[in-house]
Amino acid sequence: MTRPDRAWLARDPIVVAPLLLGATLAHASPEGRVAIRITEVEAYRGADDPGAHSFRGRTRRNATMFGEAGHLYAYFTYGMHHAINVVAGDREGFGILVRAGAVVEGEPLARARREARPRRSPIVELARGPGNVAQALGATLADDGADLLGTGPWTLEVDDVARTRPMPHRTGPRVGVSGDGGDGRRFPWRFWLPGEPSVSAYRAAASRRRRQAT
DNA sequence: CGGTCGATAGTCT
DNA sequence: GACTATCGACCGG
Repeated sequence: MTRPDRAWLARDPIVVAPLLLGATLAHASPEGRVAIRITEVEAYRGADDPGAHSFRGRTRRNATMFGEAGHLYAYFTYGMHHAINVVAGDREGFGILVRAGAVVEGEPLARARREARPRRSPIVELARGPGNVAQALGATLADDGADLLGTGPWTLEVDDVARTRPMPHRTGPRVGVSGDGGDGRRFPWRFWLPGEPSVSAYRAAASRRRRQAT
């Protein structure tokens, strides 16, 4: 495992995203260190991608996506969840959402973070789904903009073979994204490792009808 | 299984 | 004021 250089990340996310499968993403904090082996990602392509936060241009929230590759874009959504992207791409506004991972270090801390939040069912997978990935790693808005390739608390390491050849993986439509082509077409920009229990189940975007009732 | 729904607040029009 | 790159519970088959 070695840390990638910035140029390696500064390419089309459709190419880089599958190469991040199997990579190790880690965060060290005063509480301790947690690392995950990435098992599921999604590519987002800015102005070319109606499903991307950055599709309509730069705003306060998505500013990090318009900066240098190799930084962390962290955001807060649905009033309760954080999620993290690796800024990666040859153009502004491009990035890769980290949707799931297997906790390979700091499992007790990751579990403690999950248990700090009220729940009514046993925890099976600690980093299944983007909200849970952020929580396991302890990512918040304070981590937005953090450099993954520097000397700070965040590190990214890629397997030497996987640097050029992605691990055997599957491809499909992104979760919770409805925009895409607008013609019903869905971009197959979700990538995952088959047989991994941490990979989240596919869900279509929430329908609008639901909210109109009553 | 699959479909549906509530929680809950930041973001953007 | 509507929507959201979600999660987990619940309900029907």
